[in-house]
Amino acid sequence: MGARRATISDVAREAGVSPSTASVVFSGKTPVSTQTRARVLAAAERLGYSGPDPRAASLRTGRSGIVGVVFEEHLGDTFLDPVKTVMMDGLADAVAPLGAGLLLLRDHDPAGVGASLTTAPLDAAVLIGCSGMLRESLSVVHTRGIPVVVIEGDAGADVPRIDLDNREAQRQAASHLRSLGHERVVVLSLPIRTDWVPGWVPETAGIEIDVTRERRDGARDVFPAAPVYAAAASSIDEGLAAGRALLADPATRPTAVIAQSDLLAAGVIRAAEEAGLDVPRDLSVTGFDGIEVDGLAPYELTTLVQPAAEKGRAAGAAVAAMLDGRDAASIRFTCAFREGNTSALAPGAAPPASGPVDSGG
Amino acid sequence: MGARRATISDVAREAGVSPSTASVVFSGKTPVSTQTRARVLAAAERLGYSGPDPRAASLRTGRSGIVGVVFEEHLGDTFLDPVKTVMMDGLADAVAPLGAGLLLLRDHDPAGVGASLTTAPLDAAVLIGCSGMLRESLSVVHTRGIPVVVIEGDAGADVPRIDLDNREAQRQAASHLRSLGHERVVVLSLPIRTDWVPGWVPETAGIEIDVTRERRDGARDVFPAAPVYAAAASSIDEGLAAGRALLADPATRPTAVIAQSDLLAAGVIRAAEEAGLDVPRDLSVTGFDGIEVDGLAPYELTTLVQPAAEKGRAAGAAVAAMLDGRDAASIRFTCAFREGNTSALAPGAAPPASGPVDSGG
DNA sequence: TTGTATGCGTTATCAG
DNA sequence: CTGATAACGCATACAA
Repeated sequence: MGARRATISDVAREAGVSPSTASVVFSGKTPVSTQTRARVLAAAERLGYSGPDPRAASLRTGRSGIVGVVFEEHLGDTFLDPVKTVMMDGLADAVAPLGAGLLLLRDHDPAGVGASLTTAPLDAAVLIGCSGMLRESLSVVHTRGIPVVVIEGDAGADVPRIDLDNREAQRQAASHLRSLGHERVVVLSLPIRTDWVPGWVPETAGIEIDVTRERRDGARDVFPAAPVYAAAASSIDEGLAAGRALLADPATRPTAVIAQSDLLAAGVIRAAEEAGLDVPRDLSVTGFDGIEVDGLAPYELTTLVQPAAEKGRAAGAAVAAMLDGRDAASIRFTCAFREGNTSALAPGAAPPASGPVDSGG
Repeated sequence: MGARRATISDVAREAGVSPSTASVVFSGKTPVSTQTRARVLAAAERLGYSGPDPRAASLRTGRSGIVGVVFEEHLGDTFLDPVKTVMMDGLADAVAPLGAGLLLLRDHDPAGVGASLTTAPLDAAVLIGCSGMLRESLSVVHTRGIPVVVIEGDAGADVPRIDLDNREAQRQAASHLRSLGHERVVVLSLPIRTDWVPGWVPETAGIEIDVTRERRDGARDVFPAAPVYAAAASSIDEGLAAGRALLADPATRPTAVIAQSDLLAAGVIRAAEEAGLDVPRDLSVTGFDGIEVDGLAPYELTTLVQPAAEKGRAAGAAVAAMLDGRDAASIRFTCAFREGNTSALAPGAAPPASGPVDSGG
């Protein structure tokens, strides 16, 4: 093997054309005669040339074809969440036409080593739910002059933002429960801050995580006095543990649980089964997300279906727009209420006059 | 807003030093006097210079700090599998010290658009379980002269390979069951090829997917006549559906199911519960992977714990070695057998003489 | 349709 | 410790 890789100039020389002609053969930006193209391709073949060096090309064009996706947690934790997974899929779809790929970046880079917002050759960045380091990440990206989009976070007016109307959505589920006659309702929430230990949330406690707060507010719009129990994470096991705590005392047991995620809801259902309660006869449970919870059949959650893939695609579209010099608008998606078989008339309640579903607030 | 971003030369000029000195301040590759450093940093601050342009730097150094990870499926499908998720985490950890990040690449790029092995500025590539397009991907990477590592796949002798001794592992679980007196055993396998429809696998059918075949062979080493039922995917729901089929007829019902993944095993357990069978009294079930199956408590699967994170880290280490000019060896990991509470003495069998666990084969 | 010239922003090398 | 110089490999404006 030669000491050095062939460059486009080598190919051009071998083919007897100029470098620019050879370049054009590969980029296709300008018409080239069939003959010339064939000669160049043949020369490339002979020299084992596999196309323009992306590094050099990106310096020249100013585009690397890479969109950074910044997470605040470990990848494993992130992808455990089906919603994020689906969202990533949507995002990947949306940036593909751009000729771009997704670079996984961790917000909290332990040693300051590793690819980061500052050192990676990014065309754009997507920040996902980065509540904490958000400001820092933003300033980095801003001084680098890189277009940025935020999903589920607030980065100020000049940064396009893709999110959900969590409050309105959660309000719908709560209204649904109220119309079914429920009064003793508890909210099983996502963590209220990082490193949260599962337990009741005091009224005086501030809720640092936006999603958690917004959904709680939605529930409170309908049930102002509903207590909030926050889990440590969104998983069936966490939901199960919380459910046990919630259902432990028959005297104070709620007739409905508003869970802030489908996984938590699934856990509550398991806890109810354990406690010998029938869902939805003895206990109604609502979820949030609208994912397929593997293994939950035959239950079909009453839940809010969030357009996860759409969110990803919207973020991709926003990136595309900004890269194109246009500016991108923020988008707030709404969730679709879906009634499953995990919610029913409150025990002892009279049927509502106007049917079980009432999404008025 | 200047018309143009500041470059390192601008900073150098502003600071009254040479470009090379300014460069060194940022790279830290050579000692610089405290004074000079301060002047340069101050100048950078004034000009809003956020550090060297990664594109230009990568052209010069030949390193982009990007490791491509090639999947054969949609991201969503990939990350649904907890094992892959954990593996990615290990991989991310291992490449971070390299100053590198992970670029998600899809093997099967529909339109030929999108970042790809050919067009992305990669330092190295990791191919994951790419059975189909493997050869093609390899040749691309090879002519580009990019170091490559394969996880769960065979890319020939000169490509480092990280995988599992699936056959030996599965043999252990099978031996365990045999020592418990099981004789009517069925293998619930992963798909035998892409687009597989769930069902019994005829003896004449070729098993295209290596992992599936190797695990089946391990089971067959102990139970040569065990029939194989292949699911369409690795999930609880698929396991449930398969379990129903497997347990439908009391006359031919197996006393043990060797599932090729923990998720499938969890599904079989649900199917058993549905059928009024007690696990492990009436039916033993073994899994494969050793993940935490969310919501499976109080069951703890008897399973093979595979070192998923280690696999990722090993791949990262191999990449690091190759980037360093050393060559990387292939590694075959072994699984640890873990006895949970989902396997027990076969109905009507006498206790074994030598204790329940026997890994001889 | 093809060729010529130029610079993208950096960093390695080497001399001072 | 600092500075001058020379690539790195390519894509574009422009001329032919």
